[in-house]
Amino acid sequence: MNSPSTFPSVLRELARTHQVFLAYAATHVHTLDLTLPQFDIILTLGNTAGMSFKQLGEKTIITKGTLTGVINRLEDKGLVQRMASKTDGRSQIVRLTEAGAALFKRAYPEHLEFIYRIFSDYSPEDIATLEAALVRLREAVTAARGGKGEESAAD
Amino acid sequence: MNSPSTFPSVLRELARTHQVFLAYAATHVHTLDLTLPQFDIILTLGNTAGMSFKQLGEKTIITKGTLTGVINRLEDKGLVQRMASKTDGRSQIVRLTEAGAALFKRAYPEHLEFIYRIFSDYSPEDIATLEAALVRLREAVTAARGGKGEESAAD
DNA sequence: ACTATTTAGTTCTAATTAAAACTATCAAAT
DNA sequence: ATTTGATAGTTTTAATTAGAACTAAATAGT
Repeated sequence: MNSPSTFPSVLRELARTHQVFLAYAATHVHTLDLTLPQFDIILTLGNTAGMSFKQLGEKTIITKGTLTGVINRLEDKGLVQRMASKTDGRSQIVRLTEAGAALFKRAYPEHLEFIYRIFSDYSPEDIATLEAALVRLREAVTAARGGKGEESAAD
Repeated sequence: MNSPSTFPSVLRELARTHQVFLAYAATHVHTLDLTLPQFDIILTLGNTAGMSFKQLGEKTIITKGTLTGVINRLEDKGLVQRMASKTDGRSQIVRLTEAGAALFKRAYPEHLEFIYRIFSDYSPEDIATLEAALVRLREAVTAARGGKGEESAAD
C-alpha cells in the first residue's frame, strides 16, 4: 500500500533512460564540436537533396522557432545553407554544404558504431519489442490527450 | 534497403515518446501556472520534511546549476523555502511552504488522475514489462558508456 | 594545526526549448 | 480581383539545460 502507483515510476524511468541516452550520444557528438540538435540536423540532411524547415522540424522533433536558431548556427559554421524554394515563395530549403556533406560522410559511420554498442546484447526481436512498447506508450499518451475532457466533441 | 538500421529508429522513438508525454503532462501543469520542472520539485517535496539540493537533484534528474534557478523561481512564488542544514554548513534544505504544501495536496490527486488516463488500457504486467524494457535500455546505455574506448583501464 | 582534496551550491555562458506575436506568401471563395 | 484564412519562417521572451569556473565548508592525511 506504500508504493501504490507504478505508472509515475515508469514515466520517471522514461525520462531517465532518455536522458542517459542523450548524455551518451553527446560524448560522441561533442568531439565533432556540435551540439546534439545540430548533429541531428546533419544526420537528417545526410544523403538528401535538402528539405524544407517544415520537413526538417517534423523529422527531428524540433519546433520551428528553435529550428531557426539551430540552422543559423550551422550556417555560421558553414555546414548547411538555405535556399529559396522554387515552388513555394515562403519555404526555405536547407541542405548540407560540401563541408557539411564531408562531415556527414565521416561522422555517420562513427555515430552508427557508437550507437550500435548500446544494442550489443539485443537480438533483432528485442529491439522490435522495445520499439513496439514505446510506440504503444506514445499512442496511449496521444489517446489520453485526445479524450481530454471534451467527450461531447461529436461533430 | 532504405531503412537499414533499426536501432536509430528505436532511439528516435524514445525521444518522440518522451516528448509526447512531456507535452501531455504540461497541459495539466500549466493550469497551475508552473513549468514541468517546477511541478516536479513540488511533487518530489510533497509529504516530505524537505531535502538538500543534492538529493533533490538526484530524484528529479535536474543538474545543480539548473536547480538553483528553478528553486529561485519557486521561492519567488512562495511555494518553497531554503533553510540552512544544521549538520552541514554547505548544505541547503529545501522544503515546501504552507502554500506549497497546500498546492501539492490539491494538485497531486489531479496529476495522478491525469497520468492514470494514459495507462487505462495497461494491465499491471504491461506496465511492469514496459518499465523493465526501459531499465534494460538504460543499463545497456550505461554499459556502452562504461566500455567506451578505454579497454586497458584495468587499474 | 595545516595543507590538500572533495563536496554543496552559486554564478556565468551559450544553446535549446515552447509559446506567442509577427511577416510574407499561398490558397480558397467568392 | 479581393477578401479571408491558412501556412512557412522569423523574432522575441522566459525558462530550462549542461558545463565550467567559482566560493565556502567539510574531510583526509600528515
